[in-house]
Amino acid sequence: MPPTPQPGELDVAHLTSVLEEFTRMFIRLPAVQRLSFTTLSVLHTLARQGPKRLTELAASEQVTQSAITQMVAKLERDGLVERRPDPSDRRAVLVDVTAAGAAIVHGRRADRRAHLAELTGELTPAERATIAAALPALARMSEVNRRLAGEPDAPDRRR
Amino acid sequence: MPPTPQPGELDVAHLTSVLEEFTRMFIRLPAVQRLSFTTLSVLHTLARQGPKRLTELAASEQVTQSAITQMVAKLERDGLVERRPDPSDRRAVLVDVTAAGAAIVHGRRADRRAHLAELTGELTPAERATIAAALPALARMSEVNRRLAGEPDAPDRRR
DNA sequence: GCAACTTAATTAAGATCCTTATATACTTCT
DNA sequence: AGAAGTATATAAGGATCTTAATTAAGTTGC
Repeated sequence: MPPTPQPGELDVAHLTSVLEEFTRMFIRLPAVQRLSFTTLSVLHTLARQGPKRLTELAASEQVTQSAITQMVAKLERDGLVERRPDPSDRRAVLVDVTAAGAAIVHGRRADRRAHLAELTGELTPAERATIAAALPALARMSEVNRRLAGEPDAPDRRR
Repeated sequence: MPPTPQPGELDVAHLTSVLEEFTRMFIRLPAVQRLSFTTLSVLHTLARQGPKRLTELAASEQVTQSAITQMVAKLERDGLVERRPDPSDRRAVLVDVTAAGAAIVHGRRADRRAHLAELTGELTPAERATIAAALPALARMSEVNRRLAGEPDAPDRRR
């Protein structure tokens, strides 16, 4: 039984519910390209975190290594990622997005930004200010999450 | 080129980036059951919004009606949803979650809530207060989103 | 230095999930 | 009533994922 929050305290259950809705909103938008959900997620991960090994990608996307191998082969054929040998370990392969792959990620983000701008446009200036005030704390939360998940600290290497 | 926000104004690009990270966080957690991503999403939609027709589900999940028919057949075999004829239209079928299906959705939400509680636990009380203050505005945003998407207004019929 | 073990990626075969195309039953319109 | 439209189901094929087995490179222990 989750504790009932005190007035003025943060209601985590409500926060969960609201963030779930944003999750659905963000997942629905991507029906852009002829790319599967996992494929888009891989491009996104690479654009955010830079080159990765296949095993790292498999872990972060929660699919098998075999699936990543096949997916990366297809993405390479499509010119969206490139593979190069890892100089520190000749068994390994480093995968990175190409300019074309990054363009897809940026386009998707622009769509999401435009959609959120439309939504925030319906708010009052005071409501927007409360979100602006909460943004650093929300960013800190995902920073903590990355640390707990053992992910690299660079949230956004682009630009 | 997105406008550079004034100090004190809401930085929509930053909000987008932070919400994208929460999206990834929420999607990663679900590796719980032997259920596909779309299947979990259907259960979630039904638990939130109540019984729906197959065509409505197809639209909201952005897959073909054929895919929904097949998926619901499987979910029914597994005892996670039930189908009944729509009294107002004998062509149509209404699908709803069973208690077992709802239990899966609630379990996933509990996992997310616990994870968020862990993250907010690392914040200062002042940081948590800024998020609590922003929560009504964030909820309003997803309410506006539902309106724009033509979805029913009941965000949460459970409990 | 080399055998045994571990790790990284690939390949092959099969299962699952999703698509297009078509069929069937019911509803609505005229 | 008949024509057109709507809701679901079925069939066949394609894309994507899984497990299992293979190759190659790195690591460990003697």
